[in-house]
Amino acid sequence: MDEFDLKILKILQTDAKYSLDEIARELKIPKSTVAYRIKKMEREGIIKGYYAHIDPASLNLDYIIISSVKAKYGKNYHVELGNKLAQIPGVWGVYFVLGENDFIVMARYKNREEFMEKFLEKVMSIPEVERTSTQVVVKIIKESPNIVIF
Amino acid sequence: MDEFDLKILKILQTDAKYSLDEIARELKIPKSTVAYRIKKMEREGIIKGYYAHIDPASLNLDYIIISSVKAKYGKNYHVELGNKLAQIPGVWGVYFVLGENDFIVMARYKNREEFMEKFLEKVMSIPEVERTSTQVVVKIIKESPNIVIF
DNA sequence: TCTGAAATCAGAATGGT
DNA sequence: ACCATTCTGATTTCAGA
Repeated sequence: MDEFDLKILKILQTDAKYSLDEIARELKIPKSTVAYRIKKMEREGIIKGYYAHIDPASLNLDYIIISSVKAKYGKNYHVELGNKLAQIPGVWGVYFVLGENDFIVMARYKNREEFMEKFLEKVMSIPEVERTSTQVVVKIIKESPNIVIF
Repeated sequence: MDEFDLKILKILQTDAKYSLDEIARELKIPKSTVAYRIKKMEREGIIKGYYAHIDPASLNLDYIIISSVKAKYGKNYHVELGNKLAQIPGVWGVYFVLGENDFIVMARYKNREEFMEKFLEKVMSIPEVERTSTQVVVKIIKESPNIVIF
């Protein structure tokens, strides 16, 4: 992975619709070389895919929450519980962390009712859960997990 | 926004490289109609863009943190502080939340040294910050903020 | 691995309903 | 708004270096 690969990634992470010609022009290398390198990074798993960014607000997903989950200890508790949390509809992020809590869970719902029904009640009924504490997001100031290279 | 729009979004959120022909075949509607609808949703801001998903691990971004930031109160403190946090290199998410804390900050670094230097020292030197508490992510069980429709 | 050229295919534009 | 057709241009393939 060299300077050119990094520049290609930097472009594609912000706009996947950039054409081979445009990238080639900017990097001043032939477009077939750009194509070759992109294919290589796709093969190697450096580029994991391409997706559309859909505005959650357009789908009325205005009830955004970040929840801390403390687990009861036991064998494989964190694998089990992690998977269960990841499968809850509305949940897009599950992180196993060191510190006061065990899991940080990110989720989006239409409203408080949907959150209660689809998230809270489900989480509280999972036997491995000791307790949870949820914070409601008032404003998303930044959310660009696709930006990996600065 | 009807059933077809939703199905199109559902496809594109997981794979933006799906072709018009493929989508048309699956939904059993003409490809020019699919094109028309996608363009419409792009114009309306429902589809905000297309991004490559780059594997952070391939770039050795293994030091992943979730930080809670408590702010000193003052006029516009949360706008100011939010923007400052969002501008720190390595930070990809900043959420203003209700609850014990004021901000939840998501960031990725290569290692502990980089985290200390680029993140912690910067955050601790921001005057609006009262205190911070950081959790280190041991494992990402799920991270797919692009998945909006389940 | 890199590159130019040719071939293929996908997306944009058009115009009629 | 929908859709068939045409046209343009982007991506893939391939062969030589």
